[in-house]
Amino acid sequence: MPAASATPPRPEFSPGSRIAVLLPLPLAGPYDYRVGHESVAVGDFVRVPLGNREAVGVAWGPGDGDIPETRLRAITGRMEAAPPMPDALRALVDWVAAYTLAPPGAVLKMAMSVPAALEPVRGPLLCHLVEPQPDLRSSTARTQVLACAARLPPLTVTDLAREAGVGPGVVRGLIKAGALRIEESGLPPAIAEPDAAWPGPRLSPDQARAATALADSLDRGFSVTLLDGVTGSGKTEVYFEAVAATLAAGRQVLVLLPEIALSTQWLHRFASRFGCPPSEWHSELGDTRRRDTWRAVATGRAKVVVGARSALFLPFSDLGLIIVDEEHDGAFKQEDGVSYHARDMAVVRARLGAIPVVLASATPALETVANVQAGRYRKLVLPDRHAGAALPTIASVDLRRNPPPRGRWLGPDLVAALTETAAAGEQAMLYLNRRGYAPLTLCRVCGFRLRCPNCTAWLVEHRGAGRLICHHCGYAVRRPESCPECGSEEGFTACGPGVERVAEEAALLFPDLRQAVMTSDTCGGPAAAAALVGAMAEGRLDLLVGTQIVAKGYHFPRLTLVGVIDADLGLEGGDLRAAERTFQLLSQVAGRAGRAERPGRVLLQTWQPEHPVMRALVAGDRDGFMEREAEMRRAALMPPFGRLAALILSGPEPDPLDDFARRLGRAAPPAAGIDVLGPAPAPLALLRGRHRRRFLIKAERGVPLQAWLRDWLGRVAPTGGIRVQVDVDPTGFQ
DNA sequence: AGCACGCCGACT
DNA sequence: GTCGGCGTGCTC
Repeated sequence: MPAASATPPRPEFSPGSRIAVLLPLPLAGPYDYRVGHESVAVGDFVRVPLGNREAVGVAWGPGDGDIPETRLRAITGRMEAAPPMPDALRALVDWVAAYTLAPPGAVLKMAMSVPAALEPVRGPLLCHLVEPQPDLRSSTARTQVLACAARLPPLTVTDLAREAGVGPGVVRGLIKAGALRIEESGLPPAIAEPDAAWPGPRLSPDQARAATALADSLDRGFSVTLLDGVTGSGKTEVYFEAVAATLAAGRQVLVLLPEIALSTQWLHRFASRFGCPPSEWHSELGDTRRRDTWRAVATGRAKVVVGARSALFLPFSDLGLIIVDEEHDGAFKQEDGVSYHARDMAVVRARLGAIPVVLASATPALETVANVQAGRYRKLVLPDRHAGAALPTIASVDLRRNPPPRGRWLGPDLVAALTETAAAGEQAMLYLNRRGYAPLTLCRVCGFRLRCPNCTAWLVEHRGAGRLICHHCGYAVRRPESCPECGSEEGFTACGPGVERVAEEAALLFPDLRQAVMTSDTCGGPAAAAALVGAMAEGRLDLLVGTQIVAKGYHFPRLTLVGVIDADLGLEGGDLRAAERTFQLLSQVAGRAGRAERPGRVLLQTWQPEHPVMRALVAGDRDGFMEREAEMRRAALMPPFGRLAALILSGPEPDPLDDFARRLGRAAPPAAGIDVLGPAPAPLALLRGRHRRRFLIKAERGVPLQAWLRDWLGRVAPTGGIRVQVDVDPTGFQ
């Protein structure tokens, strides 16, 4: 491990000295403690007294001395079993805290998400055979168990009983009688090691060229490479070569995916390239897997981790490469708690660790494109689809000229295309980025709209679940019998389509097609998603109707038609990135079509075929579109050519909140290059029962935005349950 | 994040 | 007269 031995020794603090300890709590900064009887080094996980309880934190550096010596309390002890937090991770915690204005302890909490992993390894309790007991009462069951224990490696009580074909009571009896000894294994569970030399697929000349170019950057410290390849060009295989090279050098790899829980196809590709699956990291992991994986990452036994954005805060002992796949994806932005963009923080992590990072996408974010143009990032291009497949043809369907019948959503052109595809025995996909049956329900008599009591939002009908649901807070009710406003019992009308409604229409028009709906509602867990994806990939389905999760990198060889029900959907609202995001999402969906021999086609139903997004998609002019987007942002000094921060104020009552917002607005220190817009009602003026107001802060590049924000927010303290949330580089409309 | 302190309604 | 609701504030 050359990299590990090259790192400077961590500063040590001897007994009695003052040391700063960062606690995983939202405090303003580290707390000072006195080192106890045992020396402590920076990075050590330590137990400290806090109030009347004990907390675990990380030794962060020398104490700052703000608190008098008399108030200092002594560190209780070190967490002996846990390797110290690596320097690069500590630096990342500080960096993210400074950048996002989050309390450092709140960021540390993300890096200490598995407290149990710091405790000594408690391996499974295994039964060991003791030398024969002369006075042991024997029985057939006991003989069976002892024979198994002699023949097999030490097993748990349950396993040994099962192997011997007896009840666990027999095994326990033998333990009590002293014929078996129970002992903690003390060994962490084994982890399969990906094999860099495992025979991989043959790369196309383009892929091989990109892989070679990528390999050049691997040994040279920090670098950022954009791997820019059209959908289906085989970017994954290219960066797998970089993964292989990093593994061969004995270092760890982190792959960030936007939604790991749904990425079974990716895991299969990895396993067929490296002989075994990687370690996974995401929110649906169980406690045990979580703890084992965290430890395996910290001790360097886990070589490749594929994870969601939170994997960025794992304690890699020797990270050598980071890949951010689908780097444009909005799922990398965390909005709640510490708000950070995992793609950007991955670049920071790479710089702090002096390692390369690869950003892969068919539709790179404007930020990334701008960084390439500024010469900060390198770009490698895969211009063509893999294995001779052609890109799909994309056409827009003008809904003004050729609308669907009233109350229907599939226009005549799309119906005709579906008919042809079905006749050819090929698969089709219908895409609508809206869950449920209908986004709005109103009273037939008075037009009253059913809305969420806790949020500024309509209740969305989910006919399958028999409920009306708020997509923001989860509030759910049965469809009411009578109108809450006029009391009429005439019933309600569903307005507009959701995927369920589109699926209903498709089933009516094409009763013979085997169809399924894929949304986060229908595939709650990874298993359900994998089942649907498998059914589609193997041709057991003819038609898949879905929301944006169907757009995520899947490979369905028999899919030749993609129909977009409402291509304009994402363009509503005054969002800065609406056009860019719509272009990316629709490109991604379109990219599902025609990935094998048969050519694919895409129909975009739109009310505004002349919109730049539709034109660019139809013309296949991504770069032109991005250039025009960049022009507009540059002219408005918007990101990435200017900087933005959002301040969300929330509180239980609107009036005190407005009052506080005005006071805060007046307290904004004037500064050159900084504009404060607001306060205004936030896009969701009521969310989960809390009222929300928003400031937007627009700053020129090079202005010390964080320092200014810190100064401003330090001038007025919120009261009465009001909270202030800072979002530097906001991406959505929140 | 916990946990204590502190000030106003229904109980033995 | 107390037990207890959770609002505010502190923890080196």
